Amino acid sequence: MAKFLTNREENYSQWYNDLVIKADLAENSAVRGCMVIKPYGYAIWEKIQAGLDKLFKETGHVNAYFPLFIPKSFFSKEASHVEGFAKECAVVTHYRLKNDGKGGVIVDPAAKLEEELIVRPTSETIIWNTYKNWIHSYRDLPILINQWANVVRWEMRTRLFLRTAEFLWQEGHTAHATREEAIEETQKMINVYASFAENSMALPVIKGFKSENERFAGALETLAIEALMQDGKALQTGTSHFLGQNFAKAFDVQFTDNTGKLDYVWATSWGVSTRLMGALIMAHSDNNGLVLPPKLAPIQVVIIPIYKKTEQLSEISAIASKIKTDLEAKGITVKYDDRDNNKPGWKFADYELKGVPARIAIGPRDVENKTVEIARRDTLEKQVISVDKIADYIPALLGDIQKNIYSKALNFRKENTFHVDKWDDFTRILDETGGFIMAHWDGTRETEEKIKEETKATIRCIPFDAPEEKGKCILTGKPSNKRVLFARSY
RNA sequence: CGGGGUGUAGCGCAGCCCGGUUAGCGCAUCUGGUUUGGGACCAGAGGGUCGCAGGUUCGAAUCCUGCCACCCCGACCA
Repeated sequence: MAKFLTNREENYSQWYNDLVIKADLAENSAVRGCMVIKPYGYAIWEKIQAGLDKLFKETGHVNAYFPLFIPKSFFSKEASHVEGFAKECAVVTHYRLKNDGKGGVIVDPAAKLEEELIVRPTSETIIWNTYKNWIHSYRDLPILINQWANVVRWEMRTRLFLRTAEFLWQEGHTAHATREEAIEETQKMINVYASFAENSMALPVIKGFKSENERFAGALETLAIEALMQDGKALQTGTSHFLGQNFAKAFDVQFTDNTGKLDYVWATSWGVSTRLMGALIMAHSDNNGLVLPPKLAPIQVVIIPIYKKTEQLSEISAIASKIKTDLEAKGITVKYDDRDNNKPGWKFADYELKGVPARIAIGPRDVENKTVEIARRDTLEKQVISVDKIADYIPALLGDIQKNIYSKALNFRKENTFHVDKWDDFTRILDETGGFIMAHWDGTRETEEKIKEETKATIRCIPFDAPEEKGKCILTGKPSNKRVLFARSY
């Protein structure tokens, strides 16, 4: 396990500062709890966006954009929604500053807003307020819209990537004529997230239902994917909510069905955020820095020349640019780093820190032998192969790295998933190793809260694929018919 | 909001306890040269409201008071 994780008392924030920031991903901003995402980090986000967007389109969704500001009154329309978000809202009260006569500025008291505006913490309210005007008949349904946006949640405590005050995300908001169709959409989208996590991020996830305690404010059912990080903590990496008719009723969105009957519209919403980048970092990194799955790496292959004289460099460059062209023809992103200001060793270390999956080094020895040295980031293994085999070798290597990173993470999860029947084991495992704990639960809110109080562990989800099994609740001993997933989480 | 910590060059830090030359070190930057198969070396150069405000003192980065910001832990939470 990575050095930065071996001491469980240490947390990831320190590592972010020491390592990730050097890898040019992000830094804290002057604004409380916000982050500056640097170009290299943003390039990873763009890959995530592109991958998800493709899946959304394939499942029939379109993109749109709604306002950043939400009138305060919208929030009071759905009772549990306001209760969930009221504590963490940024509020706009004025629209103008003025000179204070001392060289500074003050908020102009004359420019007070009639009704305060809330900076969106999520967009259900403003979107359903809009949908009201778009939906009259069953012919207007379904509406399958996604929005890429930033949202603000004024959390008491923030953590880089995992819980920032402002974060980037996508939120899908769909409207349907029937309950069944909405439920199907909710399930479809959690599957989209799971397949993206597993196929693109190389991150194994567990799909399941949230318990009542952990449910989204305003939802009838919340589905989630949960991943295990290398320090033994769980991270919720995506959610999909079945909202029933709650928002349609709150915003009075009714439609005429094909029998002429008036009914409220059924809704879903679903989202993932820049937290995915936190998941990527924490699931795969090692002591040398990031380990990016090839499918999300902004640079998939870096070519580094090793040379003494300029004549050597021009020879090497000729070979390198041929390799670059050949690989790019196969859709691979290649960077040839012939900068003269750093030595090869420095570059090796730097691209490892950045998580570039494969590195090709070409030196005089290689020129002579018509070979190159290839190093893979996931295992740090190096091997020398003949130049003319590269165009076939690299695509296969990238595929192999993608698979290997996934199976490494999956093995880690298997080794750190425990089936537990005794309370003593439950608390001991949480304290000693962390990880996922599959245990029986009596299904009550009270029991979950009590367990949280005593151990800080919560029910991450009730897995879809949990087999029927007679058992007794880990805390109360009351009967239970399946195990649920417990963990301490971010 | 409670507890702890930190603020000194672009970055990372020492100096503060015990006030006293011109505030130092590493990395980075710039110049010249030698180097280049795992984070090079030599010589030189530039770069500072010591977080802010006030106080004590002949003299404050150092002591005192107030304020601000950031980080960590907790409460809270997608």
